[in-house]
Amino acid sequence: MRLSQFFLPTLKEDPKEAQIVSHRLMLRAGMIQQSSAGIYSWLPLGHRVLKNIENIVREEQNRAGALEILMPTLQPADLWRESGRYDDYGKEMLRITDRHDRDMLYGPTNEEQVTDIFRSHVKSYKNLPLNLYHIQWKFRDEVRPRFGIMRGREFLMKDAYSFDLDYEGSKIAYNNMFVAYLKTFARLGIKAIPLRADTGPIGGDLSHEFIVLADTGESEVFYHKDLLTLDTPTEAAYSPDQLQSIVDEWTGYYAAADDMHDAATCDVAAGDLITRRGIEVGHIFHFGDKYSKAMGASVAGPDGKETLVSMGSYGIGVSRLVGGIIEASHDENGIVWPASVAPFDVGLINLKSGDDACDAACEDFYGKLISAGADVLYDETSGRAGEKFAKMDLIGLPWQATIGPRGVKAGVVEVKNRASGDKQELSLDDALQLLVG
RNA sequence: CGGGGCGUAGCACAGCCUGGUAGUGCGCUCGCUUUGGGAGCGAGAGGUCGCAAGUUCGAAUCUUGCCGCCCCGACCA
Repeated sequence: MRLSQFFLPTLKEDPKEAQIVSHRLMLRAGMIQQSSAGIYSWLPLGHRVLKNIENIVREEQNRAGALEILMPTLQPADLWRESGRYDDYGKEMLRITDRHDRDMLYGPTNEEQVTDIFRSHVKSYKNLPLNLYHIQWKFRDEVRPRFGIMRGREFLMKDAYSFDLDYEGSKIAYNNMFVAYLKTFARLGIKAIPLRADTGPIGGDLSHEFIVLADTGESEVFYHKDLLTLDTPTEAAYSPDQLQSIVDEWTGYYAAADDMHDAATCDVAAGDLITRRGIEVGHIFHFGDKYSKAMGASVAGPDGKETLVSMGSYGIGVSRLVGGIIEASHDENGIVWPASVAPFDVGLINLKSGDDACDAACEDFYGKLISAGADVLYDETSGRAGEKFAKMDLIGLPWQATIGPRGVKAGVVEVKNRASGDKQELSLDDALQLLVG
């Protein structure tokens, strides 16, 4: 992509409404534009990152055996009356009336909707286990939206729902998602740690939230220092026993958010207990038959008897992750994207646009990068070197390749790693090898 | 929902107290000079001063009402 053909409205100064770093950087890098409180448009650069994250989440859900569906944003109120949550959910739920005076709502979550789908079609234990997920926009009318995209009212969430015949089955489903989350966050380039969590209004008896460590996190977290040294599971699939042992390993160390932490009962030695702030980016629940009972979701068991299915739900805040990753990965010059979610792989800078030799060398190198499969943002504009470098640093692409007249003469390109700041001058071939090899 | 703050050009702000032709910096356009880490000079474009009433000869400025946004707290993926 040539910068001159891209839409990248960057800002040199911080918009005053943005107080935290991810919000500031997202606005400055031209990733988003606010529409109203807690509601944003995603501009091309931000949209690329959002979709990259979404795709990684999707791939790991698919690999874990969950099946993707897509449920609507608008739901009929009657479903929520069945579960009893239409009245319970309160003002956070955006209620809408259609032209026929039917009560509708913009979905804050989809337990009712998915349970309705399940009960309409699944009648036998032979169709279990089943895990359905979708990646869809949600709306929760927060009293106080803040922190840009991280605490918006409208947000993109992956939510999966598991259905099993009994508790033992749903425990496996829960562990399966737990492990899938560990893999997902590792691929996103972030260290997310699981915490025992309060089950809140969704209810249930087994719940963990996954939080990204960042100084600006909303809640304080306490954990054993060895938790961060655990290896992320890598196998494509695990047996139920293996899943259980991985979960046991990751939950074997103390880890709790401030609402669950009790200094009096915490038995971790002071030197081993780390206190930091964290951003919740995922939350998994086992809630048994709460919804299957209220909504009559049952199947015939092996013995022919009707059995209420045991359910769990598993959320990942996709749009929140964009902000969360920035909070965890930035420096004084801008964003530092993990390669897996970066909007482009390489930023190519033409230091002297208009110079025939320099233009030719850049065009040639650009073409080679593209044919090698790299996603490149090529700054071929006539801007000044300093501004070009500053802009590239701001948008945080993993690699920057720079070609100027001197480099053309010497037959080299300067390659900079955004994260480490290391620069090296390489021959075109070596640079290609490094960038796309 | 309690408390606080702010709405003036794309962005950051001054002007308001003490009413009198709407400004500065950055960004944008054009020209020239520049060009290896946020350039210089010159010339331009761009604003019903959040909205509405009121006071006044005259309102960005004073009064009242409304709307919007941000921050702290309580609440939450």
